[in-house]
Amino acid sequence: MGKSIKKETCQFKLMASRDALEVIQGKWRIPIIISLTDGNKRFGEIKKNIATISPKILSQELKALEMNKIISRTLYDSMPVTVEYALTPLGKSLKPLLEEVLKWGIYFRKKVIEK
Amino acid sequence: MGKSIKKETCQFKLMASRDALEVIQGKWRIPIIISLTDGNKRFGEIKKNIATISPKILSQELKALEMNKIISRTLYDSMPVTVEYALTPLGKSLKPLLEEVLKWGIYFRKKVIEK
DNA sequence: GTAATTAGTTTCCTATAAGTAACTTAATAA
DNA sequence: TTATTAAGTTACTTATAGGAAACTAATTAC
Repeated sequence: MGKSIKKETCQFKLMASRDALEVIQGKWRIPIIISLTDGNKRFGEIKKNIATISPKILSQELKALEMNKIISRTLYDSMPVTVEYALTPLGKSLKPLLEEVLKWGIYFRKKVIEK
Repeated sequence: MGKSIKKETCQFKLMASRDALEVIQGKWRIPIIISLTDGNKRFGEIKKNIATISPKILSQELKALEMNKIISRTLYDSMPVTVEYALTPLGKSLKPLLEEVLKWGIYFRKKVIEK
């Protein structure tokens, strides 16, 4: 097989995982996605939900997620403009990953408190 | 129930996920853990495996992972000292999460190429 | 004209992450 | 004596992330 990369190799795993990490990495992306898993939300609602995020960062991260087709942005021309963010099918496909993050977070905290 | 946080709430999910993210976040931690999932390794072996990581960063990230009890460090007093890194049980408990990262990375790449 | 609301943007600044290159320590072999 | 190997460390620098505060645009109500 020469230098071809098989699915089982450590190198293959490292490369594929890096592809995922580039999209979901950073302090805010997973929290934003989790917030939208809870239901479609407007800019202000996400901001209120995550509380410590600044509008600048929220705006910037929403753009990045939109570019990667993880979320969609819909503008409604209501009286003050309203914008709704929602997970795309690709964004929804992150659900099992998010659930593992959540599960491990709970497990880790339990283990840390045990000591 | 007042202000208590139930396991189902979005706020609870955000907090527990943040606990997990603090431990595994950054450019290098998940790659290092994946490398060790492949088997115990010495400093130089991890470095060779990940290739683009510098010894400074590798040393620093290994220390952080050790402090969080994700990996263990064993020193052997062989002729040039040898150090073996291994996943702890807590580190091994990350396996389902890592598998989801890998799976999603493969899926994402497939979707990106499709277009 | 003034205030309120939504969804941001802009400027400026600090903090953290990451990278490069050279160096260190200890032991042993040529 | 000099080189080699393993596992780092040190000093310096650059890049990226993140944060605070004030501002903007459009619309409507008072």
